[in-house]
Amino acid sequence: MRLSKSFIPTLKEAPTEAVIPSHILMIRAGLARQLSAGIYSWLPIGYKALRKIMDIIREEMNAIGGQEFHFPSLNPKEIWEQTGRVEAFGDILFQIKNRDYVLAPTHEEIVAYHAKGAIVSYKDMPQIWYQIQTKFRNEPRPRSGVIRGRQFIMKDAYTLDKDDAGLDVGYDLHDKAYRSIFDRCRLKYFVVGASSGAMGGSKSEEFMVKSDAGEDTVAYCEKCGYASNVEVAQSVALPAKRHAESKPVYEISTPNVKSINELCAFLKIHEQETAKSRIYIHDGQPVLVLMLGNDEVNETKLGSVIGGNVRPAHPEELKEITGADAGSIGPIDFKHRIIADNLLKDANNLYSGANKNDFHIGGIDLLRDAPKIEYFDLRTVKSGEKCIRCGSTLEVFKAIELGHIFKLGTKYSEALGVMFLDETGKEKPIVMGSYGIGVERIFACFIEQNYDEKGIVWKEPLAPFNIHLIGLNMKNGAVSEACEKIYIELIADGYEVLFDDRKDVSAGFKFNDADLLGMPIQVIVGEKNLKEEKVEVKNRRTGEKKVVELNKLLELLKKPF
RNA sequence: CGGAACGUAGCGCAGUCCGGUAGCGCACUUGAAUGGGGUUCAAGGGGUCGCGGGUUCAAAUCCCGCCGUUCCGACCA
Repeated sequence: MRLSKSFIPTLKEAPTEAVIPSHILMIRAGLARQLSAGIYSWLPIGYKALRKIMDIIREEMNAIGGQEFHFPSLNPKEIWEQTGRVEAFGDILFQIKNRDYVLAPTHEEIVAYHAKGAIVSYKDMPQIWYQIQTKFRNEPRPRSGVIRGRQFIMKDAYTLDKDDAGLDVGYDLHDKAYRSIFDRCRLKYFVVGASSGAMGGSKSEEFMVKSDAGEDTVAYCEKCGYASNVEVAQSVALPAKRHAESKPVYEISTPNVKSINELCAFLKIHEQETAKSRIYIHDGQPVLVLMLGNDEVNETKLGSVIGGNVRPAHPEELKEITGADAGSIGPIDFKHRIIADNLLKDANNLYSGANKNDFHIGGIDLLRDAPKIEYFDLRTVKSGEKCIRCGSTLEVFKAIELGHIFKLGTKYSEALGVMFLDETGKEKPIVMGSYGIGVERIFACFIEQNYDEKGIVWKEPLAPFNIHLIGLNMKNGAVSEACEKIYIELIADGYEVLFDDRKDVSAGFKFNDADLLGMPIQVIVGEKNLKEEKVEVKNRRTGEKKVVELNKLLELLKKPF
């Protein structure tokens, strides 16, 4: 492709709205432009790379027997009401104003709709149906460029099986296909066990990429590969002690001491000797959650332990329930349910709030002073703690969810009455699985992992072009002639070539554009080298340059350096 | 939805406090020079100052309302 005739609007400065590197570079390199919050237009070069990602996905999905569909984005609202998901999605679901349609945020309902009456026998299964298509979600806060948009491209796949054993097979096929897809896209990723959340179903795994722009937090063990969403992650941490002798309970004046850090500094004690209290409202009743030192309550764990509706108490409620404000609350004389983290089990000689502002209590023995206390794993794993699997050190970081695979089960087939007859002639609901990949997230994550101060650094096979051919001074007849010849030869040799044939652009400008766009190899044709029948070849990633004779160019390009 | 900031040319910004002819850099157009890392000189084009209302002789600037964008949080399959 000739740059002089292409729409590749590169920018020296990026709009201030772009904050993360992938977003800034996508815009600076002329790959995409924002239309509105969370809505992006893909420009030719960006779309070219995006298509390469989609091609890889197609190949891997076809390889496991997937059949490509194209379902409508515009869906009758009625079908969504039948599965209760108009309510479940709430404001996230886009609704059409002048007809009872919704814009599909995913396609379980539509797959089930088409399966109904068409997949009628166990002999019709298994089926793997997939599509690569635009999805719509009315995100309250789009952010990080294409990482969280209101409109985005998703590969979604669905398995239809006669039983759980069949679902297991389909799930494993997708697990393998996903690994191949992300491997081929040259991403550094990892797989975490996750909770299936509002999708329903039994088992789910997320494919994640480490990134500060991520919206999930993950605990990861480099050594053994243990990876888990912090919502459910566990670790080995030092428990509070039980000393041989319990001191009596005593009150301490602690003016203006609120946080655990302040308490430790004031009393010259260690965090391990303190217990932090948080008040939650559980189905209308107060619950005191006691944590060791500065440990954070993991609200997902709390929710699954006690069930029902749980929310943190409001500041006004704290005073009413405990008689004190946050920072002075403790388990002694607390009138309601108390649950504590396992690390505090049976500890003594602890310091905690006195339920009286500006006072704390020392000498707390949980066995003696809070006999009804219940213990659970309630803490949020922190970086540096030990892996529960291998004892090595855990790292906690932000991550972007690239893909998610679910064993759905029969939730949708039952809601929509999608039944088949099994070997014995018995009617059963079809067993479904659902498998998603954020196509644009692959794109953004790749850039997050492959850039430098000059710009993007593409790797095959995602690079929009294999070679960026630069004619330095195209007004020079020898240079332009040589370039034209090389351009034709490279194309004939099967390369995709972006040819900077602009006549009116200085050398430095072309170099910077080439580095910004980031094709893996640059072939640079300038007067000096050309006088000796030579051109320069530059590796974008390493910056390494080689000057070769014209007739050795194709040979050199065959072995990457 | 809670907190904060911003909105002036395609992009980055100044001007707003203290009302009085709308500016700068990059990009763009024309011409010339240059031609291996955003080169130089000259001459140009481009703006309902987010929208609506109000105050005023006069509003980018002051007041009110709305919209949009971004960040932090909440939310999130």
